[in-house]
Amino acid sequence: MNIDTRSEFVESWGSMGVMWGINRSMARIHALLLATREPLGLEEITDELGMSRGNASMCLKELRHWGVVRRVNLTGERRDYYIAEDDVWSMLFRIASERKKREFDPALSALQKFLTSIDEEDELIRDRLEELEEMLRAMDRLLQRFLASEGASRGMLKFLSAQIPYRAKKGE
Amino acid sequence: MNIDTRSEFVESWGSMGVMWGINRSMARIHALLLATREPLGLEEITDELGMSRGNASMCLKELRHWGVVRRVNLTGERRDYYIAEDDVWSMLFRIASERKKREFDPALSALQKFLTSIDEEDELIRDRLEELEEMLRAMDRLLQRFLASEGASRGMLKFLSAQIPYRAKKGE
DNA sequence: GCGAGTATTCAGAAAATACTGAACAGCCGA
DNA sequence: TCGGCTGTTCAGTATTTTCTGAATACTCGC
Repeated sequence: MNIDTRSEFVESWGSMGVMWGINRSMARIHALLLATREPLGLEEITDELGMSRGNASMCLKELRHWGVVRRVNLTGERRDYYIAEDDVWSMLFRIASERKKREFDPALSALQKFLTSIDEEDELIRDRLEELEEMLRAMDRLLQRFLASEGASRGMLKFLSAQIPYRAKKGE
Repeated sequence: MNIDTRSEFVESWGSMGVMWGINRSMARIHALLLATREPLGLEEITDELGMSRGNASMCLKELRHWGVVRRVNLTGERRDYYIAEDDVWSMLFRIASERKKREFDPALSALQKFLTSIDEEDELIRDRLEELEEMLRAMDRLLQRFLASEGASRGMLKFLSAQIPYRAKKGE
C-alpha cells in the first residue's frame, strides 16, 4: 500500500466532507479508518493526522454517533481501538436527511406560506415563485423517497447510472 | 402581500443558502429581489436587510456573476437598480457544478488512485473501498448528466417527481 | 485506596469566515 | 473644474467555527 496515495485520499476525503456538512477532522479520521485494516488507537490517529487528543476523541464520538465507526477492545489491551464500519453510505444518508430537515424543509414551507400571501395582481412574482416552488417540491419528493430507504436507493443509483451511456469527461 | 411572510421567506432562504454553499447575505439579497416586483436600489436593500453598503455591493456583484441578478437603469435615475432573473435554477446548477468540480471530483480520483495501490492480500479494505468507488462513480455519472443540461434536468425532475405516488410526511 | 495508563470534557486559543465603514473612484451637471 | 451623489474596494473588526491542552474522570491491577 502506497502511503502517499493513502494520505492523498485522506486529505481529499477531508475536503469533501465539507460538502456533506461534516468537518475536516472528522472526515479525515473516517477516511484513515476506512483505509486501514487494523484497528487504530487514539494515539496512532493523532500521530498520523497531527491533531490533538481532545479533537480526535470528540470526532470519534461523533463518528460513532453517526454509526460509521465502531469502538473495539483488543484482548489484553487496555486502550480503545477504532475501526470503520463497512457501510459508508449510512453516514451520507443520515447526514443528508438531517440537513434536509434543518435547511431545506423550512425554506420550502416558508416559500409556500409566502405564496399564499401574494397579492392577486402580482403575476410576475407569483409566476416565478410558483415555478420555484414546483421544482423544490419535486426535489422534496425525490429526496423523501431516496432517503427513506438506503438499500433501495443504492440499487436505484446503480441502476440509473447503468442507464446512462458512457460519456467522457473533459480532459479524458 | 404580507410583509412578515416575506421576511420569513427571505430569512429561511438565507439559511438554506448555506446548503448550496452561498453565504447568508447573498442568499437573503437574492430572496428579497425574488420576492419584489420593483427594481431595488442599494440603499433600499441595505435598509430592508440591515447590512452595510459594502457587503451588499459585493454580494450583488457575485449574484450578477452567477447570472441570477441583473442591474437595470431606471430612466432619469442615476442610481443602479437590481432585479432578480426569473431563472432561479441556473444559480443552483452553476453552484452545484462548481462544487462538484472542486470537492467531489478530486475525492473520487484520489480514491481511485489509492485503490490501485492497495496490496493484493488486503481484501477487506479493497472490497469496501471498491463498493464506495462504485457508488461515487454512479453518482458522478448522474450528476454529470444532470448538470449538463439545465432544461432537460428540470423536465426530468418534474417527471420523476410525478412518478412517485403521494406520500404524506410525518405530521401532515 | 492508590497509582498508572487512558479517555473525555470544555474553557479558552486559533483559524476561518463574514461584515463593516471609511477611503477612494467614477460620473454628471453646474 | 468643482461638488455632490453613488458604487466599489479592502484593511480592519466581529462573529462563527474548529482545535488545543490541561483538568478531570474512569478503569484496572496491586
